[in-house]
Amino acid sequence: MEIPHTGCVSLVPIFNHLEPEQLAEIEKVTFNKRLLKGEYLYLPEEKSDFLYILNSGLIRIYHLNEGGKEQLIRFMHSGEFVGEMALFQANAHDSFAQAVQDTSICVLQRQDLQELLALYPNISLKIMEEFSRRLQRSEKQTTLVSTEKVETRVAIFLAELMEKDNKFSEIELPMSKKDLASYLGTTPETLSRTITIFERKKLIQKISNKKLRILDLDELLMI
Amino acid sequence: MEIPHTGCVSLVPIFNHLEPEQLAEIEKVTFNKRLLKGEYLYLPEEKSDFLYILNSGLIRIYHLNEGGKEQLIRFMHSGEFVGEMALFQANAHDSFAQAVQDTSICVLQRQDLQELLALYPNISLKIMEEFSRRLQRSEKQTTLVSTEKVETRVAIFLAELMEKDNKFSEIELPMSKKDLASYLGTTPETLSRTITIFERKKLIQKISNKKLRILDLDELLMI
DNA sequence: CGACGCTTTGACTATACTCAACCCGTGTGG
DNA sequence: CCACACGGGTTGAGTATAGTCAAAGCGTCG
Repeated sequence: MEIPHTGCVSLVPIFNHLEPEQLAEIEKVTFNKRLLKGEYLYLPEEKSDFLYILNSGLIRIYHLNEGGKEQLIRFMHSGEFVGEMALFQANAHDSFAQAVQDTSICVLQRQDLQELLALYPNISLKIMEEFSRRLQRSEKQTTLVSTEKVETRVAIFLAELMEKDNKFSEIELPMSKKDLASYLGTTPETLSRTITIFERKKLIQKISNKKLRILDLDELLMI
Repeated sequence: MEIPHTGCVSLVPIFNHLEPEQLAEIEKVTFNKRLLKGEYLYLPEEKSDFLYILNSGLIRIYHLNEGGKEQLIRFMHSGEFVGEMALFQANAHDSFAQAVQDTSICVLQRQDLQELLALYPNISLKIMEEFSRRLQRSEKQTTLVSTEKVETRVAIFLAELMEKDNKFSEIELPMSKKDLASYLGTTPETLSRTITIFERKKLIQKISNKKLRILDLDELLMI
C-alpha cells in the first residue's frame, strides 16, 4: 500500500519555494498512499502521526454530530494538506476524511516534518498562511450559517462560484447537492426548493444537474 | 500611546520555551498598546502589519453580516494572540476586535516577527498549535450551529463550562447573554426562553444573572 | 433491466425569529 | 438621595423559515 519516493513533493505549494536539491531531500522521507473511492484517510479519534498532502484525487472532510447528521467541513484538493491536528496538537481531531475519487497522497511523518520545519523555516510560513486562510473561511462560514437565512447562503455560494468560474455565466457545482446542502447547513430538500425559487424568479437557469447559468447576479446578491 | 519595552513578553505562551536572554531580545522589539473599554484594536478591511498579544484585559472578536447582525467569533484572553491574518496572508481580515475592559497589548511588527520565526523555529510550532486549536474549535462551532437546535447548543455550552469550572456545580457565564446568544447563533430572546425551559425542567437553577447551578448534567446532555 | 442513491415536490410541523412591552439593575445628574 | 435613562434581560403573541416524512422521478452503474 505504501510506496516510498514517488515524486509528488515538487507539486506541493508549501514546498514550492525550495530548491530542487532540497526537494530531493524531502522526497526521501515521503511515502505515497493510495485510496480508492469511498475509502477513509482517517477517522475521528484516531491517533495519527502524519501530515497528508493530496497529490491527486479529492477528499471530503466532514463531521458527524451526536445524532449522526453530517456536516461537510471542506473538500481537500490537489496540493492541499491535512493531518496537522495530529501533528501540532495533542488532541485527536474529530473529523472523517473520505476519498470521493481514487486518490494519491504524500505522507510525511511527524518526526521528519519537524526536522524539515527546523531546516526550512519558510515552510512554517506557508503552513501558517494556509491555516490562516482556512480559519478565516471557517469563521466566515459560521457567521453565514448563523446569521443568514438559507436563501442568502445559497445566493452567496453561487455568486462566489461565479467569481472563480465565470465562463459565459455558467457555473458548475463542485459537489453533489446533498453535500452542498450539508456544507451550507441545510437539507437537500430545502436546497432544492431554494434553487427552484431562484429559477422561478429568473435569477438562474438550470442547465443540467450540476450546471447552472446565472442570469441576474446583482439581484441574486440582493437576497 | 505606544511605550516600548514593557516586559509583557515573558508572559506569552508562544514564547514560553525560550531562554531569558532570548526573551530579552524579543522585549527590545515589542511595543505596548493600551485600549480603554469600548475602543477597537482593529476594524475589518484595515491593513495591519502587526501581531497583537494580549497582556491583560479582554477583547471581543466579532463579524458583522450584511444586514448588520453581529456574530461573536471568540473572546481573546491574556496570553492569546491575534493579527495573524494580516501577517501570514495578503488578505485583510474581516472582523472587529473590541476591548470589553481596559486592555494592555504587546505589539510585534511583521518584520520583527518574521526574523524571530527564522531564529527560533519553535515559535512557529506554538503558533501552529494555536491555529490548529482555533480551527478545530471553529469547525466544531459551524457543525454545532448548523446541525443542532438551539436547546442542544445551549446545553452543550453549559456542559462544557461545567467541565472547566465545576465548583459545586455552579457555573458563571463568561459573557453577557446577548453575546452568548450571538456566539451560539441565536437571539437573546430565544436564549432566555431556553434557559427558562431548562429551569422548569429542573435541569438547572438560576442563581444570579451570570451564575447558574447545574442540577442534572446527564439529562441536560440528553437534549 | 433493476437497484440504489440523489433529487425534487408536496404537505405538515417544529423551531426560532421578530416586534413589542415590560422588568430590572446600574450609573448619572439634579 | 431620588429620579430617570439606559442597556440588558425576560415574556408574550404572531409569523416566517426551514425541517421532517413520504412519495415519486431521474441517472447511473453493475
